[in-house]
Amino acid sequence: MAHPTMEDVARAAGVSRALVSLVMNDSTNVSEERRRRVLEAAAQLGYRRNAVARQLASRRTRTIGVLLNDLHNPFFAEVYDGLQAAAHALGLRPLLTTASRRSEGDIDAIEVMLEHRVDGMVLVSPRLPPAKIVAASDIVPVVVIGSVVKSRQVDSVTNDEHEGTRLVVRHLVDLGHQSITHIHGGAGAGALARWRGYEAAMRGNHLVPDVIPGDFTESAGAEAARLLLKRKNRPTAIFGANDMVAVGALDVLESAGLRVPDDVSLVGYDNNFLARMHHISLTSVDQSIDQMGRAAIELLEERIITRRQTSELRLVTPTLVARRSTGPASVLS
Amino acid sequence: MAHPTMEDVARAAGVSRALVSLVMNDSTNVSEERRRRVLEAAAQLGYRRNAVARQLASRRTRTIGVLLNDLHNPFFAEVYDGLQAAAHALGLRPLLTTASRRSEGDIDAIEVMLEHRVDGMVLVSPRLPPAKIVAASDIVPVVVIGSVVKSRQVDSVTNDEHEGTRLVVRHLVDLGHQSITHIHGGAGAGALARWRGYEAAMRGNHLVPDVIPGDFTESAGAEAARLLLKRKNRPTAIFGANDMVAVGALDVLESAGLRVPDDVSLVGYDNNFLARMHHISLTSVDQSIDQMGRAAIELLEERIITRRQTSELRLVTPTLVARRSTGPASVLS
DNA sequence: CGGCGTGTCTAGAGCGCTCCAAGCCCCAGT
DNA sequence: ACTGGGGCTTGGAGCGCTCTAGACACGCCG
Repeated sequence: MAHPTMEDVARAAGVSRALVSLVMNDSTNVSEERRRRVLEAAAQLGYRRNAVARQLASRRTRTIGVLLNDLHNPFFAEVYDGLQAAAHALGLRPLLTTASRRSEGDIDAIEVMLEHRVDGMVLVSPRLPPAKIVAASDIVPVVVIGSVVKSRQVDSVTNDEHEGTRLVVRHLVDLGHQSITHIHGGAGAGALARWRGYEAAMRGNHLVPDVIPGDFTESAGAEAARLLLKRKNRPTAIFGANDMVAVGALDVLESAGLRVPDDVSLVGYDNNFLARMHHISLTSVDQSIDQMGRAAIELLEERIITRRQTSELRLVTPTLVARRSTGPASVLS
Repeated sequence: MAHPTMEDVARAAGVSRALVSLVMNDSTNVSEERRRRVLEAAAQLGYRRNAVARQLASRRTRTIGVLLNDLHNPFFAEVYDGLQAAAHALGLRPLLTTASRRSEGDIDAIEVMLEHRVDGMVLVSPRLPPAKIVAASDIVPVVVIGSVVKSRQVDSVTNDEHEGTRLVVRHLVDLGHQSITHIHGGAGAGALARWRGYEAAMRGNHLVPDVIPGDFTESAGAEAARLLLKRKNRPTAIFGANDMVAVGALDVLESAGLRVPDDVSLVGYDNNFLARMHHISLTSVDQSIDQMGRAAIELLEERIITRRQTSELRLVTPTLVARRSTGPASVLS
């Protein structure tokens, strides 16, 4: 038999289908004797629960839709790890959907999740109009990681970007840097907050902000570095919107014969495993990413259970990890 | 209404539920007039198909279970990309499951997929006893990526490791290297084949193989490099079982003051984005990973449709990408 | 004028499970 | 002896859809 059903197990064990269901769900109100008989019959037949039927009948899928938009970015893999672990502990299963580059992809992905009747969704750095997110949250609890959506229906988990950028600027200033250029993260989630944080921190130190547009990719970082190289007055330090950007910049800077950190200091953000590699050894901001995943699941579960109607924002406090890509400001660059 | 059903749409449009189903599935046998009415009613009510119910009723899930065991390894992300794209084109959806470190995790993961009644499964570098894989293939078509399972029920997609390792050794020999050490990949998929290929290629060049145990991680590479540093006779070239291993080794070698490739040449395998980074610039073997994902889905779809009973092996031909981590052999090391 | 496609549409029987409501049995309480 | 609970078990009504048969109208053919 391709897939024996509860009916088959019930027949083999000489009990009713309902009893088999009780056994499969570890109900306490089943006599030891029957439980044994049912389990034996099930093992014998090679019975395996049908998750699809269970979901339909119980009107719950115990599934959390997770939207990631780029698996290649180690950031997402780490978030997923945290999510996965936390979800598993609660008996929930993540349903991963990855969007294609286009922003439309994200919308499709949300639609797919809703068709699968997920019990909740976690959107990681979504590139979506907030209205779409709020619309989704009418249907099912939604938690956003990496950016903040202003709606009482949507919870958010973010890194405390203000604090993170403050740490970066402080670190550089302490090393004697005065001209610090920020490579912006474009539409990437958190990019705006990092930019603002950077500006605030610079002004707080009576320094003039200098920003180059970009996005969260290595190539954007490389591009930005090329721009900087053309300038007559180069900054003594560069702060990339994330590690990918910083690494991209690093590449170009070194190719051009500049030494890091002797000629220019470089800071990233995320402290992903690239930054940690000895070869790159990038000073970066650690966001405790898996904590973010964990927090997201907690918020979700809470909403699923309590139907809370006010939004909550969890700020995860970052720390600066100083490595070999930063050093004292060079006298002239 | 939380989730309107076809019944609701049918009532609103004044037609039968069956007709709504036909419209939703783009049947051609529906008059324009009715189709319009149904679609309008659906839009009006905010109807959204229930994937769970569809799956149950149609006895197909159009879902492919994908088992990855480590999202952090960029290799898996790339495989997933290929899979995802190919699956999407065929109207299939990948259902990602990631196993925990323990090999048990992989078994659980297969069980979960089967409970979800996936139409097929793709196991990427599974760390599972072949018997388990064959058992799963009794139930649903299975394709394995990265290793070969000997069973007429299981198809495999692998990189042509023999060719890949041959290319590596050839490249190094051409550069004048005679002592080339291989850091083994342990239980990692393909590791064995790479080791064998390496041995064969070395002997083919009348050289003596030298192998250090390890696994597919950065830390294993670092460990192996530390071992090598302690030796009196160091090799002039090191060939890591994959890029992670090579990068781990690179780290340690450079920390120890050795220059790559001046003092020692280094080769990886996978050509993942680490290898491509300017900073690392690792000579590596490109496996056209996304092609592997694509091939896996093709094989799966074919089996699902034709119920083919013989196994097929797709070999993806690798190419060597020479970068700055390899150079002429140093006179003495 | 009856028969027969043809193109549309519908009724109804599942898919495999969950979740009541209700039944049965047995023992304690009066 | 009768009643009243538990504890255990069962029947049956869904969950929201698909899919097979067949109904129905319409026009065409011989």
